[in-house]
Amino acid sequence: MTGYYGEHSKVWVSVDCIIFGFDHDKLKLLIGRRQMDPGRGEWSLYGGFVRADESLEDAANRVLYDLTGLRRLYMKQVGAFGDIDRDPGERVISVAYCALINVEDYDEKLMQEHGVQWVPVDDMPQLYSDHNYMVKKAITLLRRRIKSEPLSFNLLPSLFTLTQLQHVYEAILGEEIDKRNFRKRIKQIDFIEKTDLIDKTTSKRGAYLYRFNKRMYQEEPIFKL
Amino acid sequence: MTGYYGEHSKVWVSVDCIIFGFDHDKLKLLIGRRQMDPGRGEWSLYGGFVRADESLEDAANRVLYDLTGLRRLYMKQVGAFGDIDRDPGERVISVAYCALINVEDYDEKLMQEHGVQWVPVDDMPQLYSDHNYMVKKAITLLRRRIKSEPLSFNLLPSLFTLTQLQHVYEAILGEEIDKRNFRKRIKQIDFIEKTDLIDKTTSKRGAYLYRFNKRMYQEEPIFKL
DNA sequence: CCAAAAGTGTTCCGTCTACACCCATGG
DNA sequence: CCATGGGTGTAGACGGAACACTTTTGG
Repeated sequence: MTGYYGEHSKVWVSVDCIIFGFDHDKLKLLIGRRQMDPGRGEWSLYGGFVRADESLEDAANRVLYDLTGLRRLYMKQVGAFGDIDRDPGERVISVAYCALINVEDYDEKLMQEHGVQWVPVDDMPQLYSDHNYMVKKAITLLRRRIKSEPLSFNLLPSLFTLTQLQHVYEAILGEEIDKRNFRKRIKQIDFIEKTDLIDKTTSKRGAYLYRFNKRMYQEEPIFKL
Repeated sequence: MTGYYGEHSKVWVSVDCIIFGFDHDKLKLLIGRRQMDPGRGEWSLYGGFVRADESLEDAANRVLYDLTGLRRLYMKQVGAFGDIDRDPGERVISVAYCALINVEDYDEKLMQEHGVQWVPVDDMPQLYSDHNYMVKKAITLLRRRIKSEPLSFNLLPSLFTLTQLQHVYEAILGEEIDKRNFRKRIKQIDFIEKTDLIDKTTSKRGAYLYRFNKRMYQEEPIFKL
C-alpha cells in the first residue's frame, strides 16, 4: 500500500442497525445478545464491521439482509458515533442506521437463529456500549420525520386499516390522536387509497383496508400530516 | 496490539468542516484550495484526520480551532460519508460537521494564512470529492433547524438589529419574509432582548440593537419561528 | 341483545398572511 | 428637503383542536 495518507492512523468502523417494528400497537426494537467479546451476552443492536470494498450504506444493507433476509428496507443514517471509549474493547467508530420493517415480513426462524427479539421501545433494557443513546437519537429522528415523510407504511403490511395506521402514529409520537381529525387528514391524501377489501380480524363489523400508492406519492412527493 | 477485532480491516476516518458565515446579507461558506495530494489545488472544505486519542467531536473542534482560532463554536454533525471511491486517493470515510460563525470574529490574517475564503453558498464552485453534497445536506439541515432552534444568533455579532436578523433568516431559507410579521413574532420571544443601544452604521435614523439572552433561553428552551 | 370496534361533521379559536404608511436623520 | 432604511397595526383566511353519537355484527 503506497498510500497518500500513510502516516495517519486508521480505525475500525462498524455499522449498527436500529431496527424498528410495529406490533400489538407498540413500537418495538430488534435486539439480541451480543455473541462476541467484549461485552458477550449483553443486549445489543445488530451490527458489523465495514469492509474495504463496501460503502457505509452497503455495509448496513448487508448486515440488515444477513439478519432479516429482507432487501430494500427503508433505511436512514442516524449518525456517526466516535467517542474514544465507546467500545470497551478497541477504538471503534460506529455509524448507526435506522431501519423500519413490517414484523410480519420477518421470519420467526431467522429471528431465533440469530438470537434476536422484539422489545417495546418504552421498556428497553440497558444495551451494550452507547447503543441506548443511538436508539434515542433514532427515535427523535423518527418523530421529526414521520410528520413530513410517509414512513409509517414501512411498519405496516401493504394493506392496513386506518386504525392500525393511527396506532403507528400514536406509538411513534407517544401521544393519542383524535380519530376524527386523523381520518379527516388521511382522506385528503390521495396516495393513501381505500380498497374495497375488509379486514375482520380486529372487529366484528370489519374495517376497510387501505394501501399506500408509492408511485402516486413519488409523482408528487408532498406529505404533511 | 492484541485486539478483539484484528481480522477486520481498518479505514481512515476524517472530519470535514462546513463553516457558514453571514456577510453582506448572504450566507457564505468557508473554503480553500486543497494543499495536499490527491486533488491538490481543488476547492475544498477544511478537514483533517481523526486521531487515535480524540473523539469525532474533538477532531472537528481541533480542525475548527486550527483554522479559526475560535472555540466553542456552534457545531452539529451532518453525517458520515462513506462511498468507496469518494476520495480519489484512498478509501476514507469522512464525518462532516456544520459550524456557524460570526464572520467578524474571524481574523482576516488567519484566513489568509490558511488560504481560505468566504464564498456565497448560492455561487459555489465545484468542490473536492463529495464536498458539494455534504454542503447541500448541511444547508437542508440548517433550513429545518432554524425554525425550531435559535441558530441564527451564531451568525451575528452579539448585538444586532432586527433587520440583520431577518436577513439571516432570508439568506438561509432562501425566501423573503414580511417585515411586520417577522417583527411581530420576534417581539413575542422574550429571550431576544431589546437594548437601548442604537446602530447607525446602516441607516441615518439608526436601528435598535438586540441581544440573544442565552441564559433565559436555556431556562425554557422553546423556540418556534 | 350487547359488547366492541368502525365510521362520521361541525363549531370555535388561534395563528398566519397580506398589506401601506409615517418616522427620523444625515448629507 | 429628500433619500434611505426603521418602525408600526388590522382584517380576513385558513388550519388545527375539541367534541359524541350511530353503525355493524359475531358470539
